[in-house]
Amino acid sequence: METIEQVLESKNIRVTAMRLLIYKFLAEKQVAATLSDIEKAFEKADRTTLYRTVKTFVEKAIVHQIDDGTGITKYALCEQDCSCEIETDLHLHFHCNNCNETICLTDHKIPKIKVPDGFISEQINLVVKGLCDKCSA
Amino acid sequence: METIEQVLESKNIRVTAMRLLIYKFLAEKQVAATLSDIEKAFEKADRTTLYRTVKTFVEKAIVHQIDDGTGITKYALCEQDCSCEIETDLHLHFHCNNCNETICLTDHKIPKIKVPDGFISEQINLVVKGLCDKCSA
DNA sequence: AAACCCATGCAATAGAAGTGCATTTTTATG
DNA sequence: CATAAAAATGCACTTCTATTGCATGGGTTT
Repeated sequence: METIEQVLESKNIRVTAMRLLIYKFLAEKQVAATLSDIEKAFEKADRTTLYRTVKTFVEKAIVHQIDDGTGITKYALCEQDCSCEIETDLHLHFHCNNCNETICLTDHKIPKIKVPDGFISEQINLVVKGLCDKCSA
Repeated sequence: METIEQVLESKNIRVTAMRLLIYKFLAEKQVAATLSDIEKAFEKADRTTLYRTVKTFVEKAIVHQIDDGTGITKYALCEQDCSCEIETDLHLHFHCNNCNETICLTDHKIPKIKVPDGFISEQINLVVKGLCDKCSA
């Protein structure tokens, strides 16, 4: 089991108190978080710091950025074996129209999509919207 | 061949000069347009009017709203036989990472996506990103 | 200890999206 | 045709997300 410090160091991210806290917050959350979620969780910290911390995490590929169609970017920790920095990685997310939460469906892979001649596919963003297990009951 | 007036009337949208112009603009454009694209094309008109016109078009299902992951909502005319108001309709769009344009791939359908037990799928948003035919050359 | 790098904090801004209200235009009705 | 009602347009303002410039401060290196 890797410690958070080791995860950060392995990606050349300096370990700071703030970064450990934000990492833990994302790790404990089962759903993708918005910046404003993170702000609410760390009211003492400055918004810019949170913004830049998350940005660093995204750039260093320990967090991936999710666009679920709400217009608000969400963030979630990458899986251990996540390859979201690789072009061919396939993201699949579920967005609940009721509770407005977004969940990574990591074990549901996306089928190969055909594109017309001359088009080159680099990434695929797939968001399924509907009711999550908690809201469909 | 249906006139624009007939299209609008068939959806219970009042025909106004502004609406005809915006419809024509979208019809001539081969790629999806942002509100700001439309603003640039109609600088004499007020932003609110453009905003509300597009909103009306979306509500009446003659335009569909595209979320291509740039964070900016784009709009494109529905096809004649477009069923985007129906829950099960499958949208597929291509976003070019180079020219930043978004294209509807209307004849490329989306395969059925499985979701875990308890989840109910209502809509699917699929955006393929990469290089379009013009930029890949 | 000094110099430096980088994280953090503060302030300000840009840009998209949305709302309330007044005014004008269009449609409906007598 | 006149007039009332309804809808469209225009203006001003607000909210929210995202982003940047600059100053400060803590930790690391030499």
